[in-house]
Amino acid sequence: MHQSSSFQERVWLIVSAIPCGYVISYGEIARLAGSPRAARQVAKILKHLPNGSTLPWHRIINSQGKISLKGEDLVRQRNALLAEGVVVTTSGRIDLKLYRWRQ
DNA sequence: TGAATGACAAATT
DNA sequence: TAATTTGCCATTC
Repeated sequence: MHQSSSFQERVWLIVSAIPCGYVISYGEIARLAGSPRAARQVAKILKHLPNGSTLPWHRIINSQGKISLKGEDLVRQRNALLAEGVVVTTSGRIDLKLYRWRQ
């Protein structure tokens, strides 16, 4: 699973494995996908998920424990997380000590 | 080929 | 805490 698949495919696979009620950072996904410093690329991939995708994109936040989206998009991601039991402040803050996913 | 692009990260102030 | 700065890199054009 590393020369045989594209970076994008590896990211999709990893994201699909994040359990309900937990979050993980862009950088961590990049690391698991084999490119430790491609966090920004992970963000771009999540932004362009194919229509109808069931990937839990809302479980990915930044290394500061905050939602990176703004405006209406931030509200959507926050609501999706709240629905899973993850406590998120109005500004998008999440307690990584409680909700960070560890393999 | 090469420059531009991001839902970033880490360090600094 | 928030705002800046600098570094990064797989894609896209």
